[in-house]
Amino acid sequence: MTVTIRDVARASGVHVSTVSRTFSAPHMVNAATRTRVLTVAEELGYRPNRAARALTTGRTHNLGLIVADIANPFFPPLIKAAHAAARQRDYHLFVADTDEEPAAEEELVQAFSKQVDGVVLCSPRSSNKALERLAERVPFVVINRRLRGAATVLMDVGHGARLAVEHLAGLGHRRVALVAGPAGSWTSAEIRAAAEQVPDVELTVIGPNAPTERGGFAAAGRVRDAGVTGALAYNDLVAIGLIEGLGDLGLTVPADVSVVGIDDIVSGRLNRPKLTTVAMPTAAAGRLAVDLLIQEVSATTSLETRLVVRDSTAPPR
Amino acid sequence: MTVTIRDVARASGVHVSTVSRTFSAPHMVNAATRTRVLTVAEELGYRPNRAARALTTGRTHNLGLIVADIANPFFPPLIKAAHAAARQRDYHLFVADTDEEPAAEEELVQAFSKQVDGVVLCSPRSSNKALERLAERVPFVVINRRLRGAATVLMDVGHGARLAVEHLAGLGHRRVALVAGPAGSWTSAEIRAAAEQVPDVELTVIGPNAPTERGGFAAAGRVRDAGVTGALAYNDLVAIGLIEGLGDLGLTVPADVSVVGIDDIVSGRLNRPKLTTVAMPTAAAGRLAVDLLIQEVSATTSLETRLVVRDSTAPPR
DNA sequence: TTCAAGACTGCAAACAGTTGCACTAAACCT
DNA sequence: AGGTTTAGTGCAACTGTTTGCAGTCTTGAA
Repeated sequence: MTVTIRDVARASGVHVSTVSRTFSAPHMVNAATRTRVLTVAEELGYRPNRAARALTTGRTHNLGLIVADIANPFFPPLIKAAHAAARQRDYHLFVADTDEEPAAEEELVQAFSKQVDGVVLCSPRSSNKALERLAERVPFVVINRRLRGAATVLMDVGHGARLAVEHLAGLGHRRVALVAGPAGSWTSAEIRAAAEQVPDVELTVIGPNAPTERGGFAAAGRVRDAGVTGALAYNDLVAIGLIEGLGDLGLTVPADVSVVGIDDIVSGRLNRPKLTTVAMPTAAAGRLAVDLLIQEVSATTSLETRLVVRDSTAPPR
Repeated sequence: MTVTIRDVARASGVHVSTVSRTFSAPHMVNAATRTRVLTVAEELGYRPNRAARALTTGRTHNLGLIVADIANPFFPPLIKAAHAAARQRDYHLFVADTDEEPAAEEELVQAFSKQVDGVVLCSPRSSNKALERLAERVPFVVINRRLRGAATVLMDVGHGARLAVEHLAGLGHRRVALVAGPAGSWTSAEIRAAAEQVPDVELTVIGPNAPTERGGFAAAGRVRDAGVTGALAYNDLVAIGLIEGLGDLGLTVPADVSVVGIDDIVSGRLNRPKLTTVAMPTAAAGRLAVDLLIQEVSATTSLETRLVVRDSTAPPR
């Protein structure tokens, strides 16, 4: 039914090992033999069985990609870029979603472990200790988390957050709210640490919040009560929700309060007012992560972020 | 190094076949033996090797999911739902992106074929003939394409489109533009066929267009020139781009022209004006597709769509 | 002419599981 | 008590490929 290496061998009058070699080590086989085998294989419609190959070589040519929430618009560009990079080197990509559940990260890595050559873990929520334990099971690259012993791709969100707060300060804002992300998020901690270092700005931290529109919407009341004129949100979704929530409370953006987001997702650009935000190099991160994984290099990389000023920020009145 | 079934067998004093059975057919082994094997396996950290299992059984417990563009906001909810459904039955999901290239569909299916138990193909762009050829290689379910010989999940976008045009007609619009999608899209054809059947409305088809914001933006001029008061776009992205393009031409929505989208993506809800649109059951489709695949049932299903009226439509003036 | 070195190719043992068949011992039936 | 079923386990062949080793045949050099 399914045509194997043996069928090809028989049909082309050579031993299976020769057929095997024409596919996995072509230079070891005579040119004439090789083309004969190749044409026979083509005729028969032979495709190497990756599972069988994986069994002997131990390499599956598969990669795993684990994200918190596929439907969060931050991730799809990253997934897309990772997929493209993997495809280019003839790797396939498992994609998995933890639904923001820390425990699911461990479970998924376990489940993947025998089936992939490595996994990239995006914005993990598990503890460093848990991650280090996992790193023993399977090669690993982490995006947006600093972790010793594993390759790391960081987006320099701290720098972006600082730019954002400086931007607000430059406009004349002195009291700024930081609408934080979920607990356990390295990114959220990083943002906070950077934001706190901006001089002449009094920062009020509000959170943790769900990293969603809803989370931002729910935080609107506390932002108003904090008596601030500007806000930096954990991400664009939160910022958009916040703007809507503030609107419901009778405050308009940017007239009454300036809001800046982080991520630069499409919806932010489409939002009214258009969102001032920190652009994150998600595609670059995805691409880089799989490259690191495939080449088995263990490095720590930090990617640049930048501030995109649009219409949701203005001087306080 | 990696612990195998044989290690477990040795350590628990039984034959490998017994170990194998405690995992794949627990009822065939004595309760006492089973728990002993299980605890030993646990201690040793044994995990069944799926590749090896796949080799003998022919079932990989993997599924493939192929979409046109991961970054198109229409797909992530579908991917997420498909992933959840797969996970629930202990399947893993390969996700792949064709970048809107019909040829990539065939290539990816080929590449997946030995490694998955089936693939779900979303909104394919290939010809029916090409798809039927592929269906011989690997079990298949197609979303948003009618195809004999393969399980099919359709979203009844025709019905939705008709509702949309009827909604416009009900508001008093007599001349409506249909801003079509890409060539080869079943959905686009379906929308057109349904829209044309609404009485008392003169339809002008504009397209094909890229299924993106940019595509809608570029079509704005032709929509204006068509002298219509309403427009139905291939999807929300196109609708949003169209609204922006019309704005640049000095036309406001919905005052000068009413626009309705299709898909009900998040960005549409966040857009100003909030988009009137046809809600598509993407999550349900994703879930259903993998269920059909796993249960190997070959059925044709049609999922309901509905119209969501928001702020981008109004009576003509 | 002889020998060594290459270039190809075949052989067979892995890889980590599954599964039909055979066997033993206990339980059941009459 | 004798025969039959049944539960549980072992044996060994098999899945599709890779790969170290060994063998054959050329080729080139001395």
